Amino acid sequence: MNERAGIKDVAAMANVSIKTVSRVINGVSTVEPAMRRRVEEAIVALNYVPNTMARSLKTGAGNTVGVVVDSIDDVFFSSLVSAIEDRAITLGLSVIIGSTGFDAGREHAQLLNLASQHVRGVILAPVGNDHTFLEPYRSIMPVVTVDRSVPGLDSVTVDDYAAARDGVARLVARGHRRIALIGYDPRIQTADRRRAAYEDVLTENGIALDPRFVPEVSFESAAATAALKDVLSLADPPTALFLANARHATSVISAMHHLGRTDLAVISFGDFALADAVNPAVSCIDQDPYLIGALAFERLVERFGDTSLEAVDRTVETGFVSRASHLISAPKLTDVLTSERR
Amino acid sequence: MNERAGIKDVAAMANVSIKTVSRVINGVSTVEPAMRRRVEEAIVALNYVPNTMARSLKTGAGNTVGVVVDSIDDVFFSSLVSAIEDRAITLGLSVIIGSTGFDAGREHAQLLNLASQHVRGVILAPVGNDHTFLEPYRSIMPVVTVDRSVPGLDSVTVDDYAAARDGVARLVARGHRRIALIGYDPRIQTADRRRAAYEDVLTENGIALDPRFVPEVSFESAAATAALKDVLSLADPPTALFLANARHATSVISAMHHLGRTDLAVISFGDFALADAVNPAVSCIDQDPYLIGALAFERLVERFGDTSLEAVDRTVETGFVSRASHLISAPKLTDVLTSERR
DNA sequence: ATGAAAGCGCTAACAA
DNA sequence: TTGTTAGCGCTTTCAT
Repeated sequence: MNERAGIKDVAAMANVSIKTVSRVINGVSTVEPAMRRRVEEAIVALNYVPNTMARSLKTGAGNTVGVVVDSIDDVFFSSLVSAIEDRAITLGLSVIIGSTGFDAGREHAQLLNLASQHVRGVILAPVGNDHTFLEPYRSIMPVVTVDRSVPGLDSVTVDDYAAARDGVARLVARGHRRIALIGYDPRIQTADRRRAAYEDVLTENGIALDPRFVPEVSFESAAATAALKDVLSLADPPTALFLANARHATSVISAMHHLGRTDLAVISFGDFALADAVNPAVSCIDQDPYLIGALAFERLVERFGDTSLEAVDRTVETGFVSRASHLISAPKLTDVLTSERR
Repeated sequence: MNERAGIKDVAAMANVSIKTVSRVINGVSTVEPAMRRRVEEAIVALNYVPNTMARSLKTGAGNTVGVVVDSIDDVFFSSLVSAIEDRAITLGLSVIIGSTGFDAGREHAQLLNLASQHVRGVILAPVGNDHTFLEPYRSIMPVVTVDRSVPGLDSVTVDDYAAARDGVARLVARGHRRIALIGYDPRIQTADRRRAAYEDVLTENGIALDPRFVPEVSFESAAATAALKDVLSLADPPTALFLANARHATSVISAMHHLGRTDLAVISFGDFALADAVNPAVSCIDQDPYLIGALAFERLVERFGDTSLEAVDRTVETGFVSRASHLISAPKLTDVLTSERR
């Protein structure tokens, strides 16, 4: 019982041709019940499992989809992947995952690997900015991007610019003029869009941009906390924080807690667990990663049917989860004077 | 440019035999530099990508591993999967993920699917309690379990019983006698072990067990908060909470926050983001899912080499992250009387 | 150092 | 309704 049984072992045992076995395992109805039973018994007796690879080789159609994201260990993406897997299984598709670690080279390698696996399609959170190498595979391995977009490819994103504008504007409305943007990573497209929104809102409100308020931050959580401390130790520190993504938000919130800084207004781009249970409760721009994943998968499946569709950029609505942290007003000049006078 | 180029297209273009192409793409050194160059040029020109499935079909060895967990959207497992993927990529292996949703039937289906994909091996967080169906595939598709164990299979787990004992004992040491266990799910092996530890510690301390303090909870977060509310509305409510897993812990902590219950002692089995930033900061039994994943993968790879190894159960150390929540003492009888007298 | 031919497990014509 | 044959893209003898 050491070698795996193949279709011909089953055929031999059941005394039928391999084609009949093939019919049985593929649920073709035109098989005599008696034969079908013999085959089924042999399958059980031999622990036969069809070889998907051989099947795909013959039919040309793989039965896997690939998902490539920054990191699987990220609440945003794990939820997104979850949505994809839930749906894939209903279609009998397997999900191959790969992470980029924000490395364009690794992204490229992952994509090539998926191509070599003959995946039916891939859902990708792109990092690199040159995806022309995908061109030749387009018709054979459709790609829909999530969270970020690539010209010519389908995408499912949120309106980062609009949502970030809204968030920053709320801070400005509370009188804040020194607002820091924590979590800016130039490698990520969304970061640029959120930054642009931040800068535009400030400028429109006659607030001078201060590059020290937009520290560049890599993906490790330590980087965000370091950036926070730098910014807070400035001579003119910010009175409000716009957190550019949920991944960094938790570490920043944690650091603020330890610093005892409950006086800073905060808005996070992306909701996260316990945002409602810290003090003050963190107001968030809410994106729905599960929905994004679901829509991306849906689109991918559409492409299976028709490979020559126009690329469409789908935008998912964001919400604003109003809690307490964005309601903190900027200290008024009079307050400052008053407190100094005492 | 619509059909994918195959090895023979490359061979034709380079004017060599397909075997030579095969040698080039497999890095066999005995190829004339001139030929090699011709082949490489053709590969680029044709956007040739080797077909892994055809290769695996021939060689018999797949190049994927499977990972099956409760849910990908769970901090514990997403971290674990992350570790596996990080290592798999260094060996040129792809990772296929599947979730069980705590459903033994779905687990079985996932495993069979992986068998049909000819994965090299699988890492599994088992849900069902009958895994005998894996027997025939053992030699061909080794399985190492994580978090939970199955007799006869390798496993990487923590000592749930010991760690939970330690946690509950800390609560008892603070004078608590009414301790609830929130997050008990009879379908999960670890839950039973943690419950046993909880019951043993209580019994050893002469504390009567109260089944109402151990509500059964399904995996949705709403279930945990409902259980919490039930327990707190008892005539003799608990003064301390032992949270059986990190997944439920965040929702329970969140609910406690909204209830304003900062008076309850709490220990969570499993650390989680912002545990240090809520009030009181939550003390946790810390397991290292990334390490568990890494060790499981390591073991799986050992099995690739020697399929007939003895099954070994590897235990990973847990730590205790001492924060504030477990230090809360049980209200003393005198305190109660005093407050009543006022 | 290179190539021709066989065959991995399966499905898709085509026959019977 | 059932069986025979060819061949998917690749690697692997075995020649050359």
